[in-house]
Amino acid sequence: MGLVIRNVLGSAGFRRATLMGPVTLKDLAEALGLSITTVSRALAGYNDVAASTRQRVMDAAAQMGYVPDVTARRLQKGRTDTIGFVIPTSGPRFSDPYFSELLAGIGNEAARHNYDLLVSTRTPDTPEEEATYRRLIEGRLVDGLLVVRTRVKDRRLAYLATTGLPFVAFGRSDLEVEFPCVDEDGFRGLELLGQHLIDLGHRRLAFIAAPENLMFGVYRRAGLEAVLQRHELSMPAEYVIVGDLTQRGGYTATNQLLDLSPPPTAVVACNDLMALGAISAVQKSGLVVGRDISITGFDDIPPAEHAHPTLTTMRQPIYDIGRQVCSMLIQLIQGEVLTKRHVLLQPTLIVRESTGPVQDGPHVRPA
Amino acid sequence: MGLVIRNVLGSAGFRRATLMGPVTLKDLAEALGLSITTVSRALAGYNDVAASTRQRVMDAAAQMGYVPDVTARRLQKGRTDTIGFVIPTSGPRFSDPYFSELLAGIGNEAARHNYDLLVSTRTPDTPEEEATYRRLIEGRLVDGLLVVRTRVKDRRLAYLATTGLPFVAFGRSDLEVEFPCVDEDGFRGLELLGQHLIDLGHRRLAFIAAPENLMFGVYRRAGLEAVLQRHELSMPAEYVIVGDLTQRGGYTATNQLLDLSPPPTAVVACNDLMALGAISAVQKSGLVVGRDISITGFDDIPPAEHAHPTLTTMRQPIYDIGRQVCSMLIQLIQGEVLTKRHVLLQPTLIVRESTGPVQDGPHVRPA
DNA sequence: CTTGACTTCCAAAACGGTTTGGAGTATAAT
DNA sequence: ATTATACTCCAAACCGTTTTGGAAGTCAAG
Repeated sequence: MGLVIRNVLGSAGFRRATLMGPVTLKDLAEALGLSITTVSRALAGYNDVAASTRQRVMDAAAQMGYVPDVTARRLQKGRTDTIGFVIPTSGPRFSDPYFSELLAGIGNEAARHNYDLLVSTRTPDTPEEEATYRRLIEGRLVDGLLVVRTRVKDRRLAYLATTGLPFVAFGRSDLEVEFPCVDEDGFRGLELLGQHLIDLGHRRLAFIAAPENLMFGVYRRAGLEAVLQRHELSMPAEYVIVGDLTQRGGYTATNQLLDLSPPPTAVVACNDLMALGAISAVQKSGLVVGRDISITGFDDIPPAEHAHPTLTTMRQPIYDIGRQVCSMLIQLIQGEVLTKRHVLLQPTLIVRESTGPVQDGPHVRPA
Repeated sequence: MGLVIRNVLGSAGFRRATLMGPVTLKDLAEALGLSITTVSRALAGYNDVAASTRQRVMDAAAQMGYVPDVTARRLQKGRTDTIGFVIPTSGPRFSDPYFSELLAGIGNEAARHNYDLLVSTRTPDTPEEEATYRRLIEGRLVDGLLVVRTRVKDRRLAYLATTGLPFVAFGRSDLEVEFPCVDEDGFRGLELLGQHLIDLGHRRLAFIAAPENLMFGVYRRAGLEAVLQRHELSMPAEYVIVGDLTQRGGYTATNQLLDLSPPPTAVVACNDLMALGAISAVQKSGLVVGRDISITGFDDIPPAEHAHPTLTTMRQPIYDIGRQVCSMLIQLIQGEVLTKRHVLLQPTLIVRESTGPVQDGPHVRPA
């Protein structure tokens, strides 16, 4: 980190960034007896400046510690080399590992292409969120936007579509707008999970759903219902509880489910966090997860494999999705044509300890 | 989100942001027959423009959808109204809930003051990390920086101190530089945890340390050793294992500890994530956490109270620390004098199920 | 000696705002 | 009628770059 404060004094006649403020092209030009144009072009590597001059310029720039002013460059170039990302989050106790990983994927990919990342955290569907999007776009703060966790009749997408600004979404939409997106096949994922449980003999499946305005929740629920129907099973209304995607939410929802009679033999949670909460609730009640009752999640966040018991879930490569979404956006921004505008990833079933054969079900028929 | 695409055509003679690009002050001025100066000053609310004119200008601005170009404004004003934040993260499987919460706190506070947040994710102590800091600062991309998870002989802090740019750190430093910071009293925290375990009769405490270059790890370890020494206890070298702060790291470290003879009766993990991993390891070995062996963490991240058993830990208001650190930085940027440049927060002991009286210890003496 | 082709450099015009320092006009005070 | 005082408005400079469209100078070919 350049701890050596090299050249505080500089060579005679050469100023460095100090109290006088940062060194500008003008300073360099004056020190060298050249024009601003030439200095600029020398540093940019144009071939209409003599090799010897270029060398002089580069030496002086290093000497004086010249670093171009990014803002000025942006104004002139008409682009910001910045990507916007508004994280949907409500309240203080926000801690979905899901977003940490997504952010890491996005951030690293952005850095790889020399893009900056402008991040905001906003509560979904609030005036503040809307204002943030408007500001990022209309204030020309970003060259493109990443939209995550798409919603039913998503106003963000509808708005973005009218602006013409490049954007890529993580998640599909029910709107009549076409846009590039990456999504996991949640329908298929819950078919697989449901089938897995049915194979284990489960017939009374309960579902802890996502808030109903989230697209991914719609797909996942539909997938579960499809596979149940295929086996001529169905979930009574009281077996379906809408959760808030947090661990606490899964915990309280599961408590409700356990109070039913008969209680379900398997609880399908819409995401891992709620599944982890469900595990706690079951254990608190004295039952053994994986034997007395089976639990499944979705996402395969890191805690899933360290839970006790470990969690059966669908793996979704969140980090890579972050990278991919970001990569697609940058391609769009740079005017390239995407080879695939709509990517649907297949999640894979990870069977662990939280699911097991049904114990007391009427139709025990091991897989 | 203004779904109504109002005025695509606009009123006669008024252009809106469309294919022609965004509306500028110049466009407004021409449409109104005024000078750019007057339009600018009208919108800025100066009192040297007639009320009627101001109204005309504001109407037209709304009509034509004028939004100022933030970049241009920044260049002129010489500030970016942006805060930088480099998140230390290594690799794909990064998911510390700690950072999600911190980010939420920072982001919300920044938004409250109309600051943008420029976020990068970089592996600590790498050339990339250094380059990122240099770029943010020397490229004048941010008005101030937030530094988190301070390190021993932290090069970031040493560098920042030479730049004169406002910054606030979450964590103290061993360097001879003074800077504003917020930190939790990790020393005191581990004294309390250690005392709690000693009170429960534990004598063989093991410690899963943080990487040795992290300042918070130094304080926490020293705190534990201090309380042990006060009771004329000590930890043999094999009872101290350096972990990587992840759940997996806590898991493997605990496996090593359990293989020792005699094994420890209590495992003190440097953070919650490792403590959760420790719980898994103990359970995997067939022992019961809280009875056969006690485990403690630090941070009180949300999963801590949903683990099974729930985790005894030190609570640290991470979200609020994020807010506070951000708030202090903004005060600094705006030239205000901080009432308190060094904030040391007292964490509180949260006793839950993962700790209990020692079973087979030689000196059983319940609290 | 011209002419054309290169090479090397630069003045000036963007980019889209804000700010400075008047200028012009009406109104009020002398 | 003259001077002072507001009140409105604006041209031009500025922020720090990049880019455009030459302008000199050199050199070899004709």
